[in-house]
Amino acid sequence: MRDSQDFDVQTFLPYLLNQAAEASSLEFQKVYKDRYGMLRNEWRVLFHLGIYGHLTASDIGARAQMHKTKISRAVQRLAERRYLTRTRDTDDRRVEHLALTAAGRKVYDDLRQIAQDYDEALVEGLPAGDAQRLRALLVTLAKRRG
Amino acid sequence: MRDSQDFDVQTFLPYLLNQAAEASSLEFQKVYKDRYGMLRNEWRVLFHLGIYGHLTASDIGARAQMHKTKISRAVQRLAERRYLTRTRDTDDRRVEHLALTAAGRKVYDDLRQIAQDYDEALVEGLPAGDAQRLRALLVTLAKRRG
DNA sequence: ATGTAATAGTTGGATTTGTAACTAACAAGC
DNA sequence: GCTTGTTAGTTACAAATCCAACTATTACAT
Repeated sequence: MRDSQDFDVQTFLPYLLNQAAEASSLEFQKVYKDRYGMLRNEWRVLFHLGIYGHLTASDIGARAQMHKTKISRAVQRLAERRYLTRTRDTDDRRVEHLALTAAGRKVYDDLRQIAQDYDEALVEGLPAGDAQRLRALLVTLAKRRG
Repeated sequence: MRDSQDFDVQTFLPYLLNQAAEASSLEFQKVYKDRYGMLRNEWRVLFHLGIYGHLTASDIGARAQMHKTKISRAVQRLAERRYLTRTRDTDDRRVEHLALTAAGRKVYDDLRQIAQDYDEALVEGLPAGDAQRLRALLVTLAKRRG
């Protein structure tokens, strides 16, 4: 057995990633929560629609790696607030096309601006030039199917 | 307003960190969950005790950035399984000293071994030499109080 | 010593999430 | 046409989490 002294939970990647993710999410979470009463899954859906235009729930699930129940509930709440519209596909009536309303787009624009600024602020806290490398590594880790 | 084309949620650090954290936690979660019926907060407490010896709930909270209610409940469940003992401090009777039992240490040793192997496997999936840089960046991000 | 504040940890209730089962619609083979 | 399987999305119930209030104990000031 390897020497247990080699191991510190503080350097264990899944742990460290969670700590970093949680800490770096707090400030942004505060905005979408306090300002719009939104949950994490809701801003994710909102952003996907804001960026990619109209999508189905399945599209979002594939892109965001979100389970369909999360999406279903997020979509429900966003629809209640009139941030998005749901339109049945005429060819395949199981499918629903989602799109932001004007109100939804306003919220998205506001939050996107804040996210952009916040991302910049996070990057500024890192050694110069490391951000792109970091993003590439995170993408690699996120892709891993475990 | 900045060009909205500059922004993609897939590169937004809090989002990317969450994706990486979630993906990289899955495999390890499967082990502590399936093999020992443990929850995330429970292995965290277990590991802190395994690594740092006996601690109080507050110590763990400070080190792991965990809220005291999470710790309280994790400690309860670990105590029920006889993985740890709780001992009242004689000087300050609010304080409880936590320590692993022999059974708890066995579980910890098993999981620690798996965590070590898994961490190595994760690192092997990254470009050579990038792991230490990544850990340093994650520590920086985790320290950020936001 | 006594009132006030701080700290360690627990508990209760509402909110959120996870898991599995479900409905509805389409597809493909026979 | 029918059966079987697949896919889109929803719902129900259990489990986990969050937040605020709570008990118990200690600390500190007057």
